[in-house]
Amino acid sequence: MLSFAEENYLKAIFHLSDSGATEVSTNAISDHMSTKPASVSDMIRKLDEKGMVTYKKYYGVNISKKGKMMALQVIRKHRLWEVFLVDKLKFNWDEVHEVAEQLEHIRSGLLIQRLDEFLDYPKVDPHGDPIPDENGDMAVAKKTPLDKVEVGVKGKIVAVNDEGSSFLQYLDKIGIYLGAKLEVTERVDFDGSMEILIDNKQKVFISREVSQNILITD
Amino acid sequence: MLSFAEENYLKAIFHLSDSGATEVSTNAISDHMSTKPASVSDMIRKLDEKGMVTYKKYYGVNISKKGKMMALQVIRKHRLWEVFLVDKLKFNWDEVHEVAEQLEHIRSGLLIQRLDEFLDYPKVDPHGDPIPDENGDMAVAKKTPLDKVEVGVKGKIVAVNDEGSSFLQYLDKIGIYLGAKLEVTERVDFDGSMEILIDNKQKVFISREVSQNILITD
DNA sequence: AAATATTTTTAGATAACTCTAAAATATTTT
DNA sequence: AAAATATTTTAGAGTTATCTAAAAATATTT
Repeated sequence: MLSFAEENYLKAIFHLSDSGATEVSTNAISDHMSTKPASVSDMIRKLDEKGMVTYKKYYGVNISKKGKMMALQVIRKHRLWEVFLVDKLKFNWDEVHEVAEQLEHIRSGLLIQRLDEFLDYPKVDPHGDPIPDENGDMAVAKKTPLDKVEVGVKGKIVAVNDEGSSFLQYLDKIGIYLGAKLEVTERVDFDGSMEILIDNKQKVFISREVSQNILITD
Repeated sequence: MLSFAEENYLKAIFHLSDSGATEVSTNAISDHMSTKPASVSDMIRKLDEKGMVTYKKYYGVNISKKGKMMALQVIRKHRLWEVFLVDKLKFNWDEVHEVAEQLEHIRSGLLIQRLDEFLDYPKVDPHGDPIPDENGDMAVAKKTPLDKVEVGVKGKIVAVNDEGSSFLQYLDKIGIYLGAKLEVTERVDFDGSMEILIDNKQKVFISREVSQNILITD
């Protein structure tokens, strides 16, 4: 059985391999988790011994099939709890992350099965991210980071890279929410900032840091 | 902030002081928690430093006001989650404990406030135990001598009048203990004796002398 | 290719929680 | 009251997860 810490490392490695190369570096993990590289080295040696990753010194880690499945189970729990918090307990979408980080480690097969049923088998969480099923399968929607699209492109916000509640609060404040329709009306090439029109009503100006973390579909 | 382990010790100490003397012994705690007495000594020294208990070496611990409040908050969470599991997720009453033991440690004021609201402010958990409010207050169930109740009444043994050890030894021998669930299955009016079912398992006959000294709550 | 910089690992420490074994203290029995 | 027994604490050690500082390996620059 995996400890909370091991589950968190595995989740981080999974996310990092998902959005980049298959090899994940020690520093990338330590950045993502706010731990020191030395701690990461220790942990990935242990995860390798448990067959969750394959680790070659100085070359980084690859998540194994087994490790991926474990990570997906944790992600499944995280996202189902987020749905519960928003749909049933009326949390705002920017208030759920911290609590879901705790709830995702509760161990009970029956609990998560019944929760899924209680929530009527949701397919996406409140940020628009897909919820893996018991086998780790999930609908993969093609999501484009907003900073990659041209002027004139129209789309719908389907997800945000979860950057913590201050980011989500900022989005909320400027009128950006999940499912909002948008159009890119201006783009400043040299700094990547852009102006977007939300729901054909409201224009907002956002930096590249923000647009990189907003994902749309066309 | 208290660790999970500290919360669990405090809960145990609270329960033990509730159902007995104010002084709680090291061995009683280690029994209740399935840890070794040596570990208990360590932990209660720490809880004393944090002002959660007062501890005198070789004499046992007394829970402080602060410690009692902390314990009651954990108990509140535990019992609210039990209600959630039974009422919303259709768990059986005997399946909830282990999961609630995990859920009770989730830290979020908002979560527990909203959960309480979602469950419509329940006053008791699925085992009939009262749920403390945010201030630690809970309805103290009235204690009824067993000889005063009718056939069919179900309850929980919360106390005994006669503290003599031979009486307690007798109760122990016939399978009666503090916290046992019971149901009165038969009553002989002329001599006041009765048959009771303990924990839905075991039937015992007791005289009026005995039933007068057993206190239950419904 | 050598020098420099960066990344990663190792070594040694610390903190929390647990254990076993031995010592100290309290209780019970004779 | 002394001896025997039981309880509790202390001492020392192991595990997990973290850290800092130093060493080793890899990557980059000149």
